[in-house]
Amino acid sequence: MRSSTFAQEVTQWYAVAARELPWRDGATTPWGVLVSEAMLQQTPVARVLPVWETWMARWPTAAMLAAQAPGEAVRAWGRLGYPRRALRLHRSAVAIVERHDGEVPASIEDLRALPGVGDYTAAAVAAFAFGVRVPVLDTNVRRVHARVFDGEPDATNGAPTVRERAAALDRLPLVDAPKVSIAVMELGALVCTSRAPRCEACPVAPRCGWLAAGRPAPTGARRSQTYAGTDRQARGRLLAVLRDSPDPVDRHALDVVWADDPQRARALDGLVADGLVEPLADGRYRLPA
DNA sequence: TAACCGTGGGC
DNA sequence: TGCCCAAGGTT
Repeated sequence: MRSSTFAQEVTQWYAVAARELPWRDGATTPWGVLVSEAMLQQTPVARVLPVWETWMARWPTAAMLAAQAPGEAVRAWGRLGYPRRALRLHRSAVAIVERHDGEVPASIEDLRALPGVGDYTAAAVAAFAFGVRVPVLDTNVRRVHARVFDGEPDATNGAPTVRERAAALDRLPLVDAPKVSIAVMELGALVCTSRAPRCEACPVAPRCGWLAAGRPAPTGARRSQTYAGTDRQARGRLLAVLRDSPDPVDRHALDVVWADDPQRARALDGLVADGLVEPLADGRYRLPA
């Protein structure tokens, strides 16, 4: 019989091992938490940090961002990647002003209705900004649970199942649940990593099913992620030209950054369709006004 | 459901 | 060096 629980052990570890991140500072507003979660989607903390600081200094409230052109959000997003997130965050700011009086909503349902806010982000904002007891199932938390409790190398592919969600909820204490979620997330980010986990530094190693099983390797095929020469890379190149120019640019400025004509045209059309680029009547292009 | 959507750092 | 992957969301 153990004298402490999984949640307690991870929380105690967190107290001494956690990184100091500005959006975890108790003074951060719900808006600041939402901005951090949007930026952290598929993007490492180290790259988010400076952009988040700049962003929050410029737009400390949703209303201030909503008053700007969406292109300004795309420009400030810089090289974080997946720039549609910047557009969606701007649209969320507009929705927050229009539907919620400028205040980030606290309910999962209202959060989930914001553009760019899925199950994870809604749960994260509800938990970290408002203290709601809800499972926060990001890739880190799912991996930790899969290893410790199921003895598996990683969580299953695809969205969390109902039973996975229920199990995660069961493992949350009745008080201070968000603290446990952030601690487990941090454990997954710093110790129980996807590659080269540091089990010797893990506070729950003695109870870990995966470690007990001899750390079996994942079996399934991983996703391929070739990037060079893809439409994605082309889109990135084109958008970078617009981001870096204070004024609209002509076709030639875009032509020179991507040689393949049909692919460049396809990428540009896609950017326009996504609302990331605006064609002007004079044949030039700019970020959306 | 699986494909698509950026970018850069670590091993 | 190339591959892996990092607090996902949308269609």
